[in-house]
Amino acid sequence: MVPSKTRDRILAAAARQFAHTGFRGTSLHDIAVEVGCSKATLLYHFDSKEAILVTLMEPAARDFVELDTRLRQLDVEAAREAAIEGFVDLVLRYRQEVALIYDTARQLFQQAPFEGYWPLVDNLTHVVAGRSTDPAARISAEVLLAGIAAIVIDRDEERDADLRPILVDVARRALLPRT
Amino acid sequence: MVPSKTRDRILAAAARQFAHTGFRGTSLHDIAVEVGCSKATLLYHFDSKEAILVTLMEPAARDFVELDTRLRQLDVEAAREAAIEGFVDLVLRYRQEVALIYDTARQLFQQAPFEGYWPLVDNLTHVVAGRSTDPAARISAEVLLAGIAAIVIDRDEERDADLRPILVDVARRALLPRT
DNA sequence: GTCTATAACTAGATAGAC
DNA sequence: GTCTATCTAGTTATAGAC
Repeated sequence: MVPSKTRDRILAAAARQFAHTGFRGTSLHDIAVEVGCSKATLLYHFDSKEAILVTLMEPAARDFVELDTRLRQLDVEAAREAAIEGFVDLVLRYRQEVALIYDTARQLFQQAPFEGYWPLVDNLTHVVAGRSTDPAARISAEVLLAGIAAIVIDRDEERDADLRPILVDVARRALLPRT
Repeated sequence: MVPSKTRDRILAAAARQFAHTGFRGTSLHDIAVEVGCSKATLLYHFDSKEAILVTLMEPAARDFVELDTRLRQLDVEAAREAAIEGFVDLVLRYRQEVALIYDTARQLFQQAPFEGYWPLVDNLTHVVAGRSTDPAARISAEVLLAGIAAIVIDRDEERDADLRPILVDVARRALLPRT
């Protein structure tokens, strides 16, 4: 762990490119070009491409462990509040690292032959936000749509009939004005 | 567009593997092995790897366009209701196709050297669900966390101070029992 | 610490026999 | 329609000079 200027520039370039293009989609060549060195230099500072990934994830991982430790010492409602705010703070602080985990959607969908579908995604989000011009309504709609899509994939063994009412419900609760 | 048994089996294998391992993470070799044919046979039925992707996305794309057309003819509240239910139905019907777009999280995070963090993710979700045993509470929490993470990445130009209160708010609205 | 050169491998795609 | 063999280009990683 000897501090090194080149080492830090490698980490910064890798974090940016992994977040933007994904781990698999980024080559050592790409990183070397941004840093302005050779691929061999990358592999002098790090044992492998994966070692770069692990190193740049370390600070985020440390903070995540710390949040987890804190939550385990609180009771139900205090923990829920701390978890909501702690999670939001965490993903805001480590955007690139989180992007590395949740990438792809933009990658694949924003380029040929699928770029033509963005207006439809945009309109769907607009409609779910109640065609409101309030940024908060728009962002809430984005959160719900992205979250629903992510969870349907994650729970790929779950029956549609079980998931459907729960998903429709959480969207309604989050989006509709309280009565 | 000549119907072909081999062609259909290629599409099914590709859909399954693209959803599971991602487009970049799946090779023509992998698909050929599952189908039980050679790479050359894949490329007899489709012009390229990308052509396979485009073809298997077609039905989902058609239904998405249809939903969009329907939404444009409804007024604000009817459209919002139709959008919520229509989107849920769409992602449930085309899980593999949606997984192809929203992959990665599992891929990277569920294997070395990061598999050790799943208990933390699990606990965070459990806490956000108010430590409830109700599946609906759990799923709602998953939707919110995944959605928040996705949107923070998407809106990478937005200032933290602008996003934070909106994200905390939508999570609270969706998760806390109504008063 | 950084480089050039290259090894060792894998990818998508093509040629041509059957 | 399917195959084997091959091409070309890109990948991570290593060797050894400076």
